Amino acid sequence: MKVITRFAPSPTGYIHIGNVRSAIYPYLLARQNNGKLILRIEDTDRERHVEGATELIEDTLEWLDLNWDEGPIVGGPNGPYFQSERKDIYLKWAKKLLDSGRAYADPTPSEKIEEYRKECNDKKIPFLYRNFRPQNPPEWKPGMPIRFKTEPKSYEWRDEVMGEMKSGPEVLDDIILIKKDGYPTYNFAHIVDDAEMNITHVMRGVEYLSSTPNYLALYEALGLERPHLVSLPHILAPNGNKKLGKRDGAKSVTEYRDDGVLAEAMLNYLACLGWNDGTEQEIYSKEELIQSFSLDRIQNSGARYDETKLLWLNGQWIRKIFDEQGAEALYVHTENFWPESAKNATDDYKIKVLSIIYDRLKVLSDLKTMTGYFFEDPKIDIEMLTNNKFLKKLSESELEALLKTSIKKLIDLKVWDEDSLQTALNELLEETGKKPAELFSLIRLALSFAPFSPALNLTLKTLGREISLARLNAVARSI
RNA sequence: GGUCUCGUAGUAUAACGGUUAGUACAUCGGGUUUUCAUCCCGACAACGCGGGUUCGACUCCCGCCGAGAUCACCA
Repeated sequence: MKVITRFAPSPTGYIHIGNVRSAIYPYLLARQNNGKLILRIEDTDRERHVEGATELIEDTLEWLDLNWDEGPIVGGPNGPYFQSERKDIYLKWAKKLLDSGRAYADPTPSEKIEEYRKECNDKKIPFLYRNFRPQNPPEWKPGMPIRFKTEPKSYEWRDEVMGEMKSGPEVLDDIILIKKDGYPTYNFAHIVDDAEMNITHVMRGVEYLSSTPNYLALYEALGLERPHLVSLPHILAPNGNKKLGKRDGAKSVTEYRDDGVLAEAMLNYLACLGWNDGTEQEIYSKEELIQSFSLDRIQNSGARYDETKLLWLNGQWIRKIFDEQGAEALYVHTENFWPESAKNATDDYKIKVLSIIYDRLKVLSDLKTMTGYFFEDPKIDIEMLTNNKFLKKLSESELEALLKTSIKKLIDLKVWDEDSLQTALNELLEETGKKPAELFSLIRLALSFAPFSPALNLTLKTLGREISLARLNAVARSI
C-alpha cells in the first residue's frame, strides 16, 4: 500500500517551532516510502482566517525544502485543497449520515444548550449532548447544524506513537458535523478529506488523542477504513511545562531564516527533537533523516525547545557545508547578512572573508558584527590598546616602537601569502623578544579594533599589503 | 471534576530484566603561538516516590505524587 500523508494546517498565522513537526514527520514518512505528501488548508473557521497565512505556510515549507506532491500551487487529482472549497463534499457525506439515521438536524438554540451544560455542571455530572438529543429532529435545511448521532460503546485502537489505546462509551458524544454557517467542523471535515484523499497516516498533535474515539465512531458510521493514527507529543516552551505556542513567544520558523539559521540546521534540530534513531548521530541531512526516520522511535513525552542546541547545530552545519561543499556553497546563503559597508565589495573578496571567519559563526547574521573591519577602516581607539590585558603593561612608546618594527618587517616581505606572513610574524617574535600575546594582540587590534578576529596571518593576507600597512601606520602615528 | 497521556542529569536522549546507567547541548576546568570561535582532553550531573514480581528491576505489575492534554457550531 502506498503511503500518503498530509500536513493540514489552518491558515491562522505563521508556522512556529511548536507546530512545524507535524509537517516534518509526514514529509519524512512519505519520502521514505516513496509515497505522497498532501498539503491541505483547513480554512473552515472564517473568523480566525488570516489573510496571507497560506502563503506564510507555503513559504515555510519551501524554505525547509519540504515539497508537497498535492496541494495549493502544485494542484493534484484530489483537489480542491482548501476546505472552504469543498463544502459540497462534506454536505454530501453528512447527508449520507442523515439518510441512514446516524445524524440529525439540530434546531436547539445555543442558549438552550448552555442551559443543559449548566444543569450538568451544577449536578457535577459530565455534560454529554447525546443525553439532550431533540426527540423529533426536523428535516434538515441550510442554516441548521447537523449533529452526529453517536452510539456509545467502547473502542480500541492503536496509536503508532502512544501504543495500544482504549476508551469507554462515556467519551462519545453527538458532535457537530456541519455548522449552521454551512461549513464543516474540523472533526468532520478531516475525516471526509482524509478518506477522499486516501490518506494512510494521520499525523497530528496529541491534543487530538482525546477525541479519537469520536473519530473512530465516525469512520465506522461512514463505512471507512481507519488510517494509521499517529499522535505527536508537544514541543514544550523553554520555561514551564506548557506546550510551546505563540503566547510563549514561539517564533515563526522563517524568523530564524532572517536571523541566519540554515534550513538544514533547523530541519535537523526539529526532526531530532523528540525522535532519534537509537544511534549517537547528531547531524542529519534531510536525506539521512528520510533514511532513518521511523514512527516507533518518536518519543511519547513532550520535548522542550532549546534554542542553544539549535544554534550549536547551526554552527555545525555552517562548517559542514563549508568543509564538504566549499566556500561558495556557504556563500550563497550569506547574501543578506553582510554589514552595510560590504555592499560594494566583490563576491570574490567576501568569499575570502567568509573563508577565514566561517568557523566563528553561530548564525550567519554574525557576519554583520564580525566582519566590518574587512570592508572599511576601523575607528582608531588607542584606549583599546592600552587597556588590553596583554598590552597594558607596555608603555605607549613601546607600543609605537613595536608597531614600527612590525611595519618595517612587513614592508620588506616579498610574498604576501599565508606562509610568508606566518614566517615573518614568527621572526618578529624572535627579533622583538615579545610574547605572542603581546605582539600579536597589538597587530591584531591595530588592524581591526575588534574584540576578536581570525588568525593574524590570515587577516593580514585577506586585508592585503596596502591596507594592512596603511592601518598599522595610522595607528603608529596616533599613539 | 470526568476521561486520557506522560515522568532517565539543567536540556535532548540511549540502554533483549544483568553496564562503573552511554551520548550530545549547556556549565566548569585544561590544551592548540594573540583575541573570539573551531578542534582536542577532562570534570560536574539523572532513573519522581513507595510497594510488589524476580536470584536480579530504569526496564514488568500496583498505588501515590508530579506534569500535560481534552471535555466548543476552534482547529
